[in-house]
Amino acid sequence: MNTERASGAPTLEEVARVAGVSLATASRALNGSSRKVNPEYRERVLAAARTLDYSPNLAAQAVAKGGTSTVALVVADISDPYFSSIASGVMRAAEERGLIVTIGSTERRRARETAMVRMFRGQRPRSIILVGSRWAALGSDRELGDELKAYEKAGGRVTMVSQPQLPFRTIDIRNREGAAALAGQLIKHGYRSAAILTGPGDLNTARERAEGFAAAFAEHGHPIDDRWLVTGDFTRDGGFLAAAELRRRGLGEVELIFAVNDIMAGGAMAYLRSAGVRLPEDVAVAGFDDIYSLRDITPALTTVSLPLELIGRRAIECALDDEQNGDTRVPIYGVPVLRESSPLIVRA
Amino acid sequence: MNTERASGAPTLEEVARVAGVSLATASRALNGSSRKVNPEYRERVLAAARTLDYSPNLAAQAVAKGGTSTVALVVADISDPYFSSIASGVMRAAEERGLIVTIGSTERRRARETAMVRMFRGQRPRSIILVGSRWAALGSDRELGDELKAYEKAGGRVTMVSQPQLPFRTIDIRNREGAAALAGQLIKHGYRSAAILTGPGDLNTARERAEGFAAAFAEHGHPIDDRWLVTGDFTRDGGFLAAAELRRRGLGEVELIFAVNDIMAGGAMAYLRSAGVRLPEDVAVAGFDDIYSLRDITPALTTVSLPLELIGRRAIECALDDEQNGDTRVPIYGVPVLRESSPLIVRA
DNA sequence: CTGTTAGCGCCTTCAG
DNA sequence: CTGAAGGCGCTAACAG
Repeated sequence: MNTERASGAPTLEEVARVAGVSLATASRALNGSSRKVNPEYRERVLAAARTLDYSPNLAAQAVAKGGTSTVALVVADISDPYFSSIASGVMRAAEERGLIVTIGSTERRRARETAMVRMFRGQRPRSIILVGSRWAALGSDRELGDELKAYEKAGGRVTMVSQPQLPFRTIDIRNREGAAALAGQLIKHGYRSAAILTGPGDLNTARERAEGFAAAFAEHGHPIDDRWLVTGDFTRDGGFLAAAELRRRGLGEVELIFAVNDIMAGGAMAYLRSAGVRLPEDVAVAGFDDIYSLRDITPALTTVSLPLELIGRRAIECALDDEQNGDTRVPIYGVPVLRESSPLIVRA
Repeated sequence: MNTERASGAPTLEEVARVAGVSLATASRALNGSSRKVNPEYRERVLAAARTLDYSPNLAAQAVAKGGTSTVALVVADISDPYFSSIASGVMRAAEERGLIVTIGSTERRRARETAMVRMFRGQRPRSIILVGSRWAALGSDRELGDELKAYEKAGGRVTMVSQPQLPFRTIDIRNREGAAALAGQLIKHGYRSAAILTGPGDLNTARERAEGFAAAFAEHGHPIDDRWLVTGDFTRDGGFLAAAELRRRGLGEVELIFAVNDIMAGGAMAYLRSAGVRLPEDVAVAGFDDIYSLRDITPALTTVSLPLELIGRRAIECALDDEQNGDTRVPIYGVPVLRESSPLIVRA
């Protein structure tokens, strides 16, 4: 007759007992789809649940019904505003659907990505969403792809936000087009010579943006010499150092510096300023992403605006709502936004 | 003799069958603590698991052993760098211990906080970590407290990062002391009159910072008139608008503007600049938090530096490692960092 | 509608 | 060291 439990949460069975009904009835009253249970009983069950502070064991439910309402999200670095904004979108959309989101951050290390997927697979999430640039090296995605395929074979849905290199639904951020569009605008504003601060060569996002930008300049008759192409980390400090290297190479003729993301642009601006370069008088600067918390740097940064939150929403929509085949591509186009960091050039 | 499954992941039983051993043996080989199983069998099981792409069902494990290795994290807004930095610390520390982190964002709405805890309770996480300012209104924490108490009674561990208002372990960010220390430094630098841009009056973090700052100025003989105390949202736009309001009140005599967080300070600076106010020549500015992505705004922002990532680590350490009673307080002190936005004042 | 009875996938005594 | 059996908390047919 001992109703107490040394520890551990109260179970449905206890609730049923206290309410004086069967386990099944309690279950139906608490979760089972809509009104199919006597109002009186229902009330008694609810009351019992309340006094016992009952909370349904989601894990048990998952086992019983053979499925969860969880979504796993894998990002490269949650403290980076780019990823946290996307994560925000994912979480909002998920919550609207009553889904729980579990997040993992790979710290930008390739191996962790696969390991993380493996671990998350055990959760049997409805969907695994992977956001972050792919790497160029052929076959480097092999392991990850296998893991993901296994997950899909078991009924899971994979969604990626990156380059469509793997055979899964992917939110395809058109970096090349965005960078080209930005370059086009800049050229219209009078720019003829530009330098590019790019990320690690095997990081596709960095490469695509750099190439798209360079191609557009070349097409308009202003090819960018390799000398003006500097590589650095995809981070703030990477931008800082790359700017330093660029200056070392001499940036006398450079009218504009395009950093492949806003954070790098910010770092570059910090370096330039510290080196006595006036912005934007001596040289213009542009970035990519349109990160919200960088909106107030001075001069206001010209960039390619990406609907980060929306991308997050799309990711879960894409993963859940459709009957799309596993190879859907949802393109996302960025919009160039010219601000004070790249003033109109008036030539004599 | 059908080994296929229409869908759904392979189970331990299938692995066992393929390996030609019992369920128990397979279980032990795959998870059971250390070597207690014949190497040959173990190999066979591992091989079977591999060819089947087996992934242990965490939910089932949780039900069977009556516990999970999950940690739930509730933040006010994951896209805010303040929270995402703390989240980053939590996740790093969690991963080191093989824990899975599930995150929820309340969108800064009080009611969602309680709802979220209720939902997370069902996951039976080892710990629930709540990060975000408490509200002042007496009894407003009642519901949340009840929910949390119920969770604790069932064996869970609650950790808060906020004001120690509730009877749970809490990482106590000493806002008052931090703001006072900043004020002290500023006074040493020659500042005598300051204005404060604060957040909603019932948001304790905002209130504590404003009060700590004001108190320090008053103690040094430079009380801050209510006229120089402007309230706004705890966001970038809040800072922008508050700065506008402040200017409307006339900021002729104000030497320094203290915004209760960096984001607001950034917004304020944007407004001031747009209004033709020179920074820091016409007025100095200071913030609080030392947000990384704001490090490159101009002029470099004076602020109180908080070890955000570390706070995240502490939170999970505090929640997991100790035998502390449920009422531990871990104080965290911020360090004032004076930068270009608040130059030394030399008086005639 | 309600209660009874099987499982869900896995762990864990408990004999062998 | 191995296998059989019971149980974790809950849901889902199935009969009443």
